[in-house]
Amino acid sequence: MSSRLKDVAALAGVSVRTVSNVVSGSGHVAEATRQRVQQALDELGYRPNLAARNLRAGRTGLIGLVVPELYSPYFGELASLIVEAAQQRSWTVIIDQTFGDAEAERRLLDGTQGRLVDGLIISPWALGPEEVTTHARNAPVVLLGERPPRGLADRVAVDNVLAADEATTHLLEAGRRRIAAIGIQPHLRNGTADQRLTGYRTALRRAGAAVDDALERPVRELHREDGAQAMAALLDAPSAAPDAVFAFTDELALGALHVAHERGLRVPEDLAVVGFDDIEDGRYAQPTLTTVAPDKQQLAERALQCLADRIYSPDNGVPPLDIVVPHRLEVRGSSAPKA
Amino acid sequence: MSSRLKDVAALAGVSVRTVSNVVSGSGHVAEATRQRVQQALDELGYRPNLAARNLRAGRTGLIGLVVPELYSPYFGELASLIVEAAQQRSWTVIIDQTFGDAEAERRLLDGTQGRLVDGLIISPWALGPEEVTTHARNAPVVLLGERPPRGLADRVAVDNVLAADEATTHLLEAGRRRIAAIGIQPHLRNGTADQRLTGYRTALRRAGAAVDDALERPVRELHREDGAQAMAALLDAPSAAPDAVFAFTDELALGALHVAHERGLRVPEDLAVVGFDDIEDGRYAQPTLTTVAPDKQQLAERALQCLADRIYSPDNGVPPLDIVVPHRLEVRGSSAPKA
DNA sequence: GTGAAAGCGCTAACAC
DNA sequence: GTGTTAGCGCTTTCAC
Repeated sequence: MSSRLKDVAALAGVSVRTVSNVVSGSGHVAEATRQRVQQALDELGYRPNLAARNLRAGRTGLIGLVVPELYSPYFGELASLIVEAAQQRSWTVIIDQTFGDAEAERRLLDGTQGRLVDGLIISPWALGPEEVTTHARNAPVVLLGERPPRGLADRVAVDNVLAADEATTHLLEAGRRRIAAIGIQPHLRNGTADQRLTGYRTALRRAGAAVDDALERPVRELHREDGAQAMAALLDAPSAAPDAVFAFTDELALGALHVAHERGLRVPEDLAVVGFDDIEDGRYAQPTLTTVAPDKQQLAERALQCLADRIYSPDNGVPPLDIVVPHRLEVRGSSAPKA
Repeated sequence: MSSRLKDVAALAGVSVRTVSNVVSGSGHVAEATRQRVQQALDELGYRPNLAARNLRAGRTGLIGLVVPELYSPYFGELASLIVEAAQQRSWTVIIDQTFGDAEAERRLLDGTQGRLVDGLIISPWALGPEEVTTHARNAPVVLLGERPPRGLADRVAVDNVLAADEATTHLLEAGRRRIAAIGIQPHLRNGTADQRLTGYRTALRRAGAAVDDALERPVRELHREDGAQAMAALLDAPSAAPDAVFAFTDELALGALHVAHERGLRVPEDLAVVGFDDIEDGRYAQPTLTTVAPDKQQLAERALQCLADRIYSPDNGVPPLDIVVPHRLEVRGSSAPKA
């Protein structure tokens, strides 16, 4: 069916060694021989068997990208950037989804199913830093958006505490006083929501505003639907309604926006909204969504750079890196100052 | 560094054969031996080398998913479903992005870089069906959303002509007469836009409405920005403004919606909008977006089923399949009848 | 400049 | 029930 080096060699009347040289472009091959071999290669439509090459090389040129979900805009955009950056480095990306399942995260980290990838980029939800680094034994691992790890893995993320602080401060400066936070996730272990909550509270305290439990809302997941539910719950609560919302993801913010419209609230007049992630949808929402924009391009780029360093110099003794990627507050229509 | 079958065998005092049997669960192994081997496996943290296994097996358990872009909501959702469906079949997915580049599509199809995947699911933009099937030589290929191929590959898609016809008819029945079409793509070869245009015109003609060139707008890409530009162009044109828009993707529709708002048009009163794809954003847009909803779940499922059949029974002589996946018109706020 | 052959780690056919 | 070994297709050392 498919031809091997041996077949090409036979057809060209040379040894496999020579064919291999021609294919890889390495070694010295007489021009006449080269042409004859090339003709045989074309004639048979030779394609190298990568499994064989990988076995031989001890490397596969594959890296794993493990995300909770691929369908959400944030992870879709991130995955796209990572695949692109990987392609530039001649790596191919294998994608796995965990849906936040701890067992799945563990399994993919410790390579129970076998070693195939040269390295792993993982965005954990269910596993805390300790567990992540315990299980990461088989290949270099880079963490995306985790809490700083104590252990073995590099980590690339924005400064969530600072970013959340800035977002909240922006709302305070726009004259808002009852600022709700949507996106607390008691069941996740990766710490992102905790960090954003910390930043939010810090900003409130600094401004002398009260931290009100009733304004801090948990969500099950991070999608529009969850943001809508949380917003509805806020508006239905007996306490005074909020005049602003800081949502921990843009999707949550868009869900909140949706409910605000349904309830006849004007945004930003009655309710200001700030999100996090800077997904494309927010730029076209009605009104356009103010958001914390992580530099995703750099997130992807630095993650790959880390991985490359670990893969190509496995034992260079560099301690785990904790790389902070820049972000900026993208002020748009949803958070204009209170008239 | 990492241990091999041989190391485990040495530690357990058995042969590699026995260890292999224990690992794979096949063959008969005495319980006492099994336990001893298992202990050695755990002690060494043995992980099978998949490159070796793949070489031996002649299969990799990898399938390739080739999409133009991963960051757009439609392909993100689709990729997520395909990765999920693949996981259920114990396949792992390799993702490549072509950004609609013909050379990239060609290269990935014909496996120039080597054979690694057991099969390929591709959503081509730049390549027409002839070229696709010419280059698909190395592994079974399933086409997503292409024009019906004449050649070697299976194809899974919705009935684009019918769906576009229904969408347009829906607008006609809502009392609209000047219905614009946004999303023509003269530079793409996959035929999707052509089919939707055909359905759109068919519906207009059936209703006795005029087909007006000025209302058929080309776009460069299929994103919100392109929809916004096309909408702006429509509104700036000297001819009478449209009272409805059928956009060939939801992203285009959302861009059009955005511009409509900016220009002070009321949707749906002044302008009705219908999209295509049923991406999540549309359900939370303001107003919610009417759209043609392809059954993406089934799209993914059937594509994988096709691939499985071809991979496991390569020579069963079944001619290329052309599978039509159902869709439905999801009527929401953006296309309410003209008062 | 080219050929012969070892060996990457695994599975399974063949022995016993 | 377990050991021995050939061989998957490739790269590369060693020889000429």
